[in-house]
Amino acid sequence: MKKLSPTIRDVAAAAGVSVATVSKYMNGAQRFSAPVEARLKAAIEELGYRSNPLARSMITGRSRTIGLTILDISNPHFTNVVKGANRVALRHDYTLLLVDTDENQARERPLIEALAQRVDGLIVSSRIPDDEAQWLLDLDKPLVLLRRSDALPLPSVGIDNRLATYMLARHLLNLGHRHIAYLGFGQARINDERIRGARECLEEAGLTLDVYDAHAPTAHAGEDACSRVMLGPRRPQAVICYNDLIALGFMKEAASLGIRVPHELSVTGVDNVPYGEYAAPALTTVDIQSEKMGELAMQKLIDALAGHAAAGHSTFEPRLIVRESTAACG
Amino acid sequence: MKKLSPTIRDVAAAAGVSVATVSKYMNGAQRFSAPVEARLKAAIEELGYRSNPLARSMITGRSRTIGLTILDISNPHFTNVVKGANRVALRHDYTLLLVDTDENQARERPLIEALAQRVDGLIVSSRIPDDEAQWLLDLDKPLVLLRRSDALPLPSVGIDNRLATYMLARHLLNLGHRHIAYLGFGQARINDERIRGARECLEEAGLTLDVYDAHAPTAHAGEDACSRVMLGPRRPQAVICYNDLIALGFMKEAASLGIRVPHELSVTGVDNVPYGEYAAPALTTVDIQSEKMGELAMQKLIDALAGHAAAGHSTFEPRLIVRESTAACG
DNA sequence: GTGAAAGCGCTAACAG
DNA sequence: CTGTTAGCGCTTTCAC
Repeated sequence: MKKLSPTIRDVAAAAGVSVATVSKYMNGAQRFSAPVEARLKAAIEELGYRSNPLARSMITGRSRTIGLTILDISNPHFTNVVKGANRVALRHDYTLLLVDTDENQARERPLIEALAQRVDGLIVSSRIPDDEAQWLLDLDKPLVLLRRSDALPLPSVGIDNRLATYMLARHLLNLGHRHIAYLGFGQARINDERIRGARECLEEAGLTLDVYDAHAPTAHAGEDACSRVMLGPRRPQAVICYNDLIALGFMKEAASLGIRVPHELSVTGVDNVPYGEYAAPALTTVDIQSEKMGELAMQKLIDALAGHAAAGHSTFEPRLIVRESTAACG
Repeated sequence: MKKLSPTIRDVAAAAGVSVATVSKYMNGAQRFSAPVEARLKAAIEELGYRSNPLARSMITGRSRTIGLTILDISNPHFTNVVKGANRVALRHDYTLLLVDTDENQARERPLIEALAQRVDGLIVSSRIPDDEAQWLLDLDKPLVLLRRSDALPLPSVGIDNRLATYMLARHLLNLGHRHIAYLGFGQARINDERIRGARECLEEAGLTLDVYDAHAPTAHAGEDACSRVMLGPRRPQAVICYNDLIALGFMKEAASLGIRVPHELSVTGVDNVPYGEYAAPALTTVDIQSEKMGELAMQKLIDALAGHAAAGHSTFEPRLIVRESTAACG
């Protein structure tokens, strides 16, 4: 029993044709005479031949593989992005090469550069500042960014972050809250946009926004930040968190501190992760259509790969999801 | 401004050496005379040369890529597996090729077969029955299974599912519950083991287990199943769910039905997903160390790739996490 | 329709 | 240490 898989030459020999013919047959490149086609089919079946995608890629320069770099697969937002991107990729017969940079900035560049060499195109979510991102363009691969970037001439998809937090702030104002805090995540580029949205809304009402920072975009960081925010000198009536994970942690810790949500404190997040719905109380948030973002990013990339003109930026509309973690100011 | 990336030949020419020398230099295969090394370094820097991993792989037969197939990246259990596997892969300079089969059985085989051709080895989580899995062995690639399989001579990692639900049942018995139901997911192979564990424990106490089935391993399915279980003729005092997601959905729906958890009903899951902690009430569950499973699976595969004898099956010990969704029977 | 030949970019002996 | 020489498995002109 032999081990090594059969090559195109084995098939050619078995079928009594040339390798060129086998190649064309495998690629459905043209039509064949009945007898040749029959022998080809038989030989391939017989040998269990499967063409070597590596050899093929080396020549064609295409691997039917797309790279996706994200910051942390544990974050349900990214999980959904991956889910969406993967679905579209599969549909078009592409395979996803996933790289999780683990929120580690130093790692990003080498990882992405290495990845770029093995794929036909990339979808990138990173914390790289626009002005340090020149090398991204030098990758010479079709690229789609998972955030808006005016500085980089790259197609991208994202949401209107300003509007997202504006909506949240408006919702809280409508509920009668006047003292509203924002618990952000400064490392994220979009943090500023989110601050701005909330602040603008409050300023229109003649109010100001107290800004705090969590040290990670995680539930754990939200827990850690809670006492600092709630037991400090400027205890807010409502808190807008950078994302749902932080909000979830914050709510849990608030409960531990004996603060009742939403009666004594309203809490909101952003992302609409699947588990906000099962939290205690269910989390009011803004849906940013993570899965759709992944789908669209992949679709754009595949379009670009197919030679269609690269699209510009696409923005998804945020949608407020009111649940039980916000209530009238009492 | 030229586009095509420089090849090893360009570097050789620029440095005035042979391609073999460049190749060896790139692979750090040996030492070089100072002048040659200097020229090499300069030429590479100058041209921005990066070796083509495809061409290299074709010869060496190694791609430093590992395939991981999972059923659904949205399930936090798998998310953690991916996280763990990715971490170990990165540490060893491997890249993860992720395939999410979307709980679609028909898709699995072609996807895995295609994946197998592009990677050095695979970690597989699938619903393929052991007796239909012969083709997995024919892949001729190092493989690690994410579940125990006595029928397949493959290394694997998993947990003691029997013990997991046994522990849960014991915990509920200790709390005084006598009428305990199991809400499973029949499609999963390990479902039977989980039923058995709970059943054995109850039988030792002279009790029987009522078994129900959710139609998916998701929170939504848990919600759907709730009324069927709780408003049927045999209303249980406690429910052991196949996994945390189902449990989370079940709890939420129970609340909607006016059933207070844990006072009127104890609910448990399995997996210890990150958000069970933030649910209402916090979910009692069994930790199965998903991330560690991913790490170990990857470690085993990398060891196998490095020529070390393939290990057999490794079992993680489940650990009961008591939170607030279980309480003394009242 | 079919085949011969020339590589893709790189590595792997083997000489020197 | 460095270079020569064969290819890896496949696609791609370009004749026939």
